[in-house]
Amino acid sequence: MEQSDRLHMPLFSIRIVQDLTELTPRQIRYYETHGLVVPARTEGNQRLFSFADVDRLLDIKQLTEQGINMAGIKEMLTNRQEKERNEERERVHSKRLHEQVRWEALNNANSHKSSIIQGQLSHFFH
DNA sequence: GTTCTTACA
DNA sequence: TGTAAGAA
Repeated sequence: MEQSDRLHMPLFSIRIVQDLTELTPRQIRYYETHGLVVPARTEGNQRLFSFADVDRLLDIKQLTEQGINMAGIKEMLTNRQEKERNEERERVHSKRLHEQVRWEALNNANSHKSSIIQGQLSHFFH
């Protein structure tokens, strides 16, 4: 979404990334061909990695060391975007419920009927 | 001097 | 994944 972020600023040469991640340039390029990282390029076509790229490479390194292959890593990385979307949706939903509960509490202090249904209330007891 | 791509073991 | 060749 936002690109003007420090995390996404192209900064590091492949040599620096090698030092930062303990990965070989061969591995780093290999992961790029599989779309796991997409570093920017200089005018001379040299790769420039961002903090986000380095961070992702470190994640990939860990997953690889845990015996997970390309297919598995790809899946996790794409699922991560989906998971973050779902978490955001859940945050919004939960926030709306809380606001509704507060509203009901303020307006039904001496009333008999609440418009909150049990199915919604169950969200608070997960 | 460093990195890139492509190809081969 | 490592290494080599030839081009940026």
